[in-house]
Amino acid sequence: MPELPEVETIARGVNARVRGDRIVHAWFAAHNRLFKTPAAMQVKGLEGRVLLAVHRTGKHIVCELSKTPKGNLNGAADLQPDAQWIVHLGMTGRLLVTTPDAAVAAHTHARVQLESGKELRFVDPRRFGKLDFRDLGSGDAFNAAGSEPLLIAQDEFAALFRGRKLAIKAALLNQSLLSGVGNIYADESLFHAGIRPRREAGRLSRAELERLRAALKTVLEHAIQLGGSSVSDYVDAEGMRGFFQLEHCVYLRTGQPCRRCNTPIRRVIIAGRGTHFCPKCQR
DNA sequence: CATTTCACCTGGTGGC
DNA sequence: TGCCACCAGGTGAAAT
Repeated sequence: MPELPEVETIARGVNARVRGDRIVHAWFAAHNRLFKTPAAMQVKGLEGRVLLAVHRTGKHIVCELSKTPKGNLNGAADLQPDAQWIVHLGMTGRLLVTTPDAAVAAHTHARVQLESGKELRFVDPRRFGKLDFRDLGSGDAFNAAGSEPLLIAQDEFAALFRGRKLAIKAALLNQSLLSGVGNIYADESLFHAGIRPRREAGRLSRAELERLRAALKTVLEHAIQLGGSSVSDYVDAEGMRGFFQLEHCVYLRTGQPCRRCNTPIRRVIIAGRGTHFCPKCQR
């Protein structure tokens, strides 16, 4: 489910609620595929540490942790993290901040209890999500492979696609080029840039690449403002749905009239993913 | 190497 | 009501 705008929304919500709080207890379900780091090691690493900050990198939620001091939020702002807890939500993952007595949803795979009484819960029916723990004393900090689409400069953006024979839609989904773009925002940004998703990435003109980067940035920023897209089950850290699905021009609108020209939206498969476009507006 | 396909999961929907 | 095929915000391993 969650792409850059949804993950950003969740990370901001979690950060606002748990920053400065201390983890007193962590529990994980026994689904081995969820853990890049074994569950027992994550429990050991999380318990006792303070959540300094929670932020997004690509589609990952990164919780910065510190072993040391007690309380004092002002002090926490100056602290260097000594560990990270990294959450990837896969297709259906949720990261929720709840009260301890809130009913435990089906497919809850992690419960992290905080000193304040709040709980961080990871819920993921399809179990495509991933949980990772990094001790920064003995390993490297998390780093996304691809560039941030909101920050990348135009010349660097253009260079990502140079010489590539694959479809631009497939290239946008490749997380080692850009991190954070998924199926919704790839389709929506190609629509706003007026580019057919099957176009060969390396053959886009300079003007098209400029339109594409601008469209991607505008669409992602607008989606963040509206709290992300709730197509079926996405909700933020407080369980609230987003509103950007109301702005979708092509995604999941197969057969419906294009908002700009009324031509029916078409659906094809590219890179194994449903791909939606307007055959008239996109060339 | 670059690129494509498929398996990994559960749940919802629509047709018969 | 059931059964089945197909679809879904992702990604890595295996195949080409």
